[in-house]
Amino acid sequence: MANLKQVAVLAGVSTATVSHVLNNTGRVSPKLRSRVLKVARDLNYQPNSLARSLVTRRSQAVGMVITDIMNPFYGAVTRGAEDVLARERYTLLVGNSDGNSEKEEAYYKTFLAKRVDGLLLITYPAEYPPTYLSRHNTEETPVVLINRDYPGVRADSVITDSQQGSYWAVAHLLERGHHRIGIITGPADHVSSRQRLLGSRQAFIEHGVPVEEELIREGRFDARSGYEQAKGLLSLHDRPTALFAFNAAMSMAALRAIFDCGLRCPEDISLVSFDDVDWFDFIRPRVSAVAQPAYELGSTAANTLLQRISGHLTIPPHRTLLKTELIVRESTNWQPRVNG
Amino acid sequence: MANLKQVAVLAGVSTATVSHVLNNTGRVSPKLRSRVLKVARDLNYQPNSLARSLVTRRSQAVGMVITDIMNPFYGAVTRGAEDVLARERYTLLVGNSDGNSEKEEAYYKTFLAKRVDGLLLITYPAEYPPTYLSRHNTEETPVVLINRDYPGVRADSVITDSQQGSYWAVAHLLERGHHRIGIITGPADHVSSRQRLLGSRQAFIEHGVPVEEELIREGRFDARSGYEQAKGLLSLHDRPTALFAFNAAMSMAALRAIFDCGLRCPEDISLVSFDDVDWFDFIRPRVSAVAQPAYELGSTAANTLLQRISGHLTIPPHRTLLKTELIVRESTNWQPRVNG
DNA sequence: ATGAAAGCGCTAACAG
DNA sequence: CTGTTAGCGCTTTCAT
Repeated sequence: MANLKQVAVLAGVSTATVSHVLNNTGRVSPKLRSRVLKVARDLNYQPNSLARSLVTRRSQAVGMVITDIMNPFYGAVTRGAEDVLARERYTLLVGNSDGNSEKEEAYYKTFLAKRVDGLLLITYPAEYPPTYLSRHNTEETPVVLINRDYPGVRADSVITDSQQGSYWAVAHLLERGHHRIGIITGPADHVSSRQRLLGSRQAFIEHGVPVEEELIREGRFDARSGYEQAKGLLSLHDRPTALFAFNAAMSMAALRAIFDCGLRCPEDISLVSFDDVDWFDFIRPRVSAVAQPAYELGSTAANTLLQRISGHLTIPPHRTLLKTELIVRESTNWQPRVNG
Repeated sequence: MANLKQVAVLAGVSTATVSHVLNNTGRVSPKLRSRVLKVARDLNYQPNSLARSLVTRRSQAVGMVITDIMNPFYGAVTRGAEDVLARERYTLLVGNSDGNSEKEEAYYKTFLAKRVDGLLLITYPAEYPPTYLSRHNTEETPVVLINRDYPGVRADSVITDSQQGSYWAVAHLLERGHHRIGIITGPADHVSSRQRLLGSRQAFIEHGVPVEEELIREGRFDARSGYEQAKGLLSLHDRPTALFAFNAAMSMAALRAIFDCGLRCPEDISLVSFDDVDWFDFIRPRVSAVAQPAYELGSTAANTLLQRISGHLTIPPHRTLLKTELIVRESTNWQPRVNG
């Protein structure tokens, strides 16, 4: 691949001149300018950004690690980030950690080694921050956390208000007359899962309805666990009249479990999902869901990062909380008054 | 951020020595070795891969551009590629073109500028190759095309046998007694869409059933167009008894259209989808689908690329065809014999 | 307006 | 076994 020097000799100028015309910096006579440009085109010259970054100490790239590339939710977050970054001529490099802390750290290291200008991180959702993060120097390369927030880590964060979303979901059910509500949570050490449970409990409390612990089941955010826990709940002697599952995959599985038990939705059992997906609007019944502002999560995070990179943001790290939206469709109905 | 030279002076050795211990190359005495390692750790030294790649001329990274990061299908392809690449210590950088040829070319350029060792491309699905590709020097940085293949472009390709998949889907319907089969295709200039139509036609021909052109409708691979075309088909005076849509989103929409017309599936209308998604197994009815080997598409492509990169593969570019699988679930049933 | 030259952080001969 | 040295391709003072 041709390099700048070759362009320079062929154009009969110095490398400095070539560099200037290529970067539109410095004043170069139109004559030389066009000559250089022509040679560059003829040689199909492509600048080597490694060399450039080495000297400028900026890569015009930001690294992002997501936990599941097969999940449209993270896809939307990525799109949000990508769109704002592209506008500022930054390249977004995405790494998929697959919810595995080693892969996550590997990407973190790779990105740092490539000297990205900033990092967008969706870390392994444990209670404590990953060790590499605690060690990380935010001043040097800024980090913004998405849907995560760790006290002690000096990074900005933008997170969706899971607690409020769950509150609304449960409140919605409660207000429609349900009080035996089965809840399928995520893993207990998962921060968002805990937030969602908190919000749910709060709704019960504020509505003066006792929460029945036996109706709270821990899932693993996958279809299988969702199915099993839903089955367990539905086979209870005094079964719940509504189900609230903490993500889309488990909600989908719960719906299947409802059908498989010979029950109808929403006539016999209501269902609401935390997390909305396109096709919830296309199935029967259309399922009610708490929608996270996925795209905004990404775009807001990217904007914050850009500001940190440019140094325009000098205030201490802060957290941006984004609101969820409860979309009531067909899977939740009024709890019919029981006879006697 | 600390650099190699600083490690060298602090450890009281030359940069060459540090380089050797860090890369486990060359023979360094255990004594110096541990001294260097200690200093590196103390300084939290992170090698600068830009500098390294500049001299070694290899980046240990491959760039991949996908057309839709919100689509789980591409997610699976990416996972496949990532897994084999990671095994060989390559980093996969993914760029999302959003089905936009300009973004696609921008990523192509960025990846080249970053001197990736190879490229995995899912290009804009037009009939002709993008111009940057025709100009590209495959010897210099190898390319493997995924689900694309352009005569004239010297690149390996791995594609799913769409034609065979569609053939089976239609044959399945035909064998269950359907002969009025509505087909919702993708855009006519989309290569895979054309392949799928070809396979469908072939099935009709081989089964001696005339294909009725009015039952072939062009969709745009999105839910909206799928819904509209399905509605159109279902409101036909002599309506089809089965529908075959060329991707998951349109199939989902078609199912909704069936319901909205007051029809039942599969009792009144059968449905098969090209492309399978997780939740097809969770809805009512579970929908029959042609599954593409998404993960294998990615892993095979990555393997081929790796061989090209290492120079082990010296034969001319070749195409690998991957088989699809027809998964018969509940949405397709036997066409009841009509009275009279 | 243009060029010479230093150097970004690292690797790889080549010496010793 | 260890160090010296010459770049990799580019930007950027500083002269001219």
